Amino acid sequence: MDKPVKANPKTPRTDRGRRTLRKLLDAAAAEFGEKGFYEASISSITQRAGMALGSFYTYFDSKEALFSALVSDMSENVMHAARGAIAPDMSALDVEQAALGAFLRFAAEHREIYRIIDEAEFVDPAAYRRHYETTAQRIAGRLERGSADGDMRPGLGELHAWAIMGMNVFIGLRYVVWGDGTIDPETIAHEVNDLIAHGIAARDDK
Amino acid sequence: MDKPVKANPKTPRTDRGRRTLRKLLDAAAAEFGEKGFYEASISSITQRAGMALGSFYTYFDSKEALFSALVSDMSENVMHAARGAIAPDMSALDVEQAALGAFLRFAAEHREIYRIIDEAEFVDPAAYRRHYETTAQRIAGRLERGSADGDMRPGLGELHAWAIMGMNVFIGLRYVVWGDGTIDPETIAHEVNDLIAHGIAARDDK
Amino acid sequence: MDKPVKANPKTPRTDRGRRTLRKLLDAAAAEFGEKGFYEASISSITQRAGMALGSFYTYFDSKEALFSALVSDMSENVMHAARGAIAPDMSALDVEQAALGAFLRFAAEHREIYRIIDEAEFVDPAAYRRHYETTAQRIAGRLERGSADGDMRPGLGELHAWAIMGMNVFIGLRYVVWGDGTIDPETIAHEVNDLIAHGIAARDDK
Amino acid sequence: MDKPVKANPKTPRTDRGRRTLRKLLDAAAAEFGEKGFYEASISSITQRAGMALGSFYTYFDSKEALFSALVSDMSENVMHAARGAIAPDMSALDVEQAALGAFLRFAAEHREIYRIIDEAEFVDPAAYRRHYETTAQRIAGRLERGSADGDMRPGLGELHAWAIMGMNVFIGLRYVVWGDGTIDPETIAHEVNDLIAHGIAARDDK
DNA sequence: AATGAATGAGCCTTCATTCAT
DNA sequence: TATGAATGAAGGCTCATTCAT
Repeated sequence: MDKPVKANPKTPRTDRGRRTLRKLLDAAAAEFGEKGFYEASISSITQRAGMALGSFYTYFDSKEALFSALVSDMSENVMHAARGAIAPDMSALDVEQAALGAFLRFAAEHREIYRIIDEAEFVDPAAYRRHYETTAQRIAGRLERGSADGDMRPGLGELHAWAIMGMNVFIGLRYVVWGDGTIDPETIAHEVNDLIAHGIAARDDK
Repeated sequence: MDKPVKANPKTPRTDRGRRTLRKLLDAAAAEFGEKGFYEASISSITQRAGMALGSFYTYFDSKEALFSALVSDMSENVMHAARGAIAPDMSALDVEQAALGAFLRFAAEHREIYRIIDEAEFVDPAAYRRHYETTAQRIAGRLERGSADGDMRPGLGELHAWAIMGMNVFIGLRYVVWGDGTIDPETIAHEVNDLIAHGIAARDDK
Repeated sequence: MDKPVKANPKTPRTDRGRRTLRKLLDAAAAEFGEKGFYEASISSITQRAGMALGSFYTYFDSKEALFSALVSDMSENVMHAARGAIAPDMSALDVEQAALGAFLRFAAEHREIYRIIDEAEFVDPAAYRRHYETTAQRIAGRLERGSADGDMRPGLGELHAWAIMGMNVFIGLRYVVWGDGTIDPETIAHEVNDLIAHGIAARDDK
Repeated sequence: MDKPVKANPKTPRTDRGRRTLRKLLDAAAAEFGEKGFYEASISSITQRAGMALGSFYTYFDSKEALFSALVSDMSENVMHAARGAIAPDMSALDVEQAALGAFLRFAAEHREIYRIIDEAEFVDPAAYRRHYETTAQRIAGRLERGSADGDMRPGLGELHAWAIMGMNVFIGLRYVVWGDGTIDPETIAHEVNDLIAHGIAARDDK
């Protein structure tokens, strides 16, 4: 949550303005994370941010606009985190494991992300869809490369990407957001990766 | 959506009352499915149901109560559908495939289910959690049985259950709720099952 | 202000409702008359009417809707008053005098009418225009009949109607709304009628 | 709109300041004319004028102050236009016709005048009243002179002045502001003057 | 003089819930 | 049971005005 926000109709021109905007976004992330979009109030957000109610509208046109900005922000940040965990020399399967690990670590740091992205389904459906479709495309791209490289079996594509994304999301929900924090992301990622790699059928090849 | 609803503080005594209650629940499912909990209004729901606003409180104590009743209803219905698809003589892997197929078919019939369960995260978090934990337990139980029977590899448990549940949910989202309806549930279930069974690693055993 | 109001999107079904609606309209006429549309507040109107704020929206969709209803109401009422003053056996000129007298008396009773109709120019321009165009048409009709009957000179029409309407309106503003009430409507109407009838040129026919 | 504005609490000292003030007034005339006082916003006015919001308060103490300045400005300008059309050797009736013609031409050039003066009734009632009372006094003075000169019949005064003013205003509304511009001011003024001069009664002296 | 940011009172509107019949 | 009306708290948003630079 420390990269600049873009694509906002009301870009602050002064430094002071940019600082205020950041305070607003941080406060909003906390508020939406705790209360959800509908139970959150602009007034409470500006209070958290330590500014007057009206100041909000210097930076956003509406509660929805703020929320959308936040969703884009978070969406980009997770993807960025995942990509940052990938090294060029990893095997395709290791890449998946690293990406999952990075995602879980990100979620542990930013627990609001689940509620915020989930609520986008209702508040900004297009952004919701975009988030998952983009993520799936990234995964699909990696799978196709894995197939091509021979690290993964042939024929992988979108469907497998969605399946893996679903696994990752639910694993994060269960073990990070709802978990007690005792299981560390790497261990989980490792276990899940084994499932992804070999499945659960009995292995008669032993 | 045609089984009786229970666990209601205000159980209608007459037949007419029961019919009214049903109309209310159907109207609510539609309304919540379309608009989400917060954008939905009691007034609109009663209008859909063809009754007066005030009548609502003869059947439910609050908007939340109605929503919770609906979530329980749906939660039970999906699980019931999944269970109904399982035959005693199926192999453990076939059971998973059948369960997924049943789930996808159910979702195709009741597209509201995604939005309603998803929104429970905000409106009735306990029910949300209960829904997924119960579902996961069911799957985990089957996996353990599969391990024991030798159909599946040993050591399967909760983590794998959550992973599989996540896959199923996201596959349903992508190919049923957002899909154009051209891919049929069985085909999808079959493909996904292959992933679950054998994973995506290159198979050198061939 | 004691005839039923029609053409309202939310027609009350009970007697109690109809009484409430009337109280609302009376309160609104007073409030708008005193403060004007923009300085008036729904909250103040409902207070005057002795009801809760929210009750307003049982009867009107918006502040604008209430205002428009009021404008239509008043517009009809003045025209009705004017028409009521006309007897079939009057000469065309006497008709004009009677109509003006009736208008002035109406304005004396309902001083809000000026501010309400005037403000319609900004709040509901279509209603504003409709009011004056309808009124002008009525007058024009009478003038044409007067021309035909030989009581008035030939060639009278819309332009003369607008001129006469303007006179009437401004005379009412000056001597009724701003007046101290010492000059009675009939006297004024008589004097104005003389102007209408014979103009102000020096009369060499004497 | 090109004479200096006076009676302003904050008279600019520099030339640049005077130019800014003029831009502000022109922008305000346009904005108030289009949207009316209450729907207009300082921010929109300063935008039109190409300056920053805060700069407004260098020139006016409040939105009301600006509006009042504008009303005075326009009020003076119309009267000035009317007076400018009068030649010393005209007959009293010709004077009225010339004045009306000038007024109509002015209104055609400055259509905002109607909305601005009309809205003064709500925003600055004193200015509204002053405008019409002053105008009426001017007319009354001319009528009295006309009576004295023998061009007009005796006994003319305030009442006739208001009546004539009302005619002029409504004729301008109908044929200039709402008109399609096809009828030229002079023709209208001529027709109206005939009404003023001889009235509408049947003329048996013919 | 000029500017962009900040302020906060105020108001319309919604709607879950309660009431009276 | 059913219904139409009534309630009032709550919240989003506007915008004139003030501040700091």
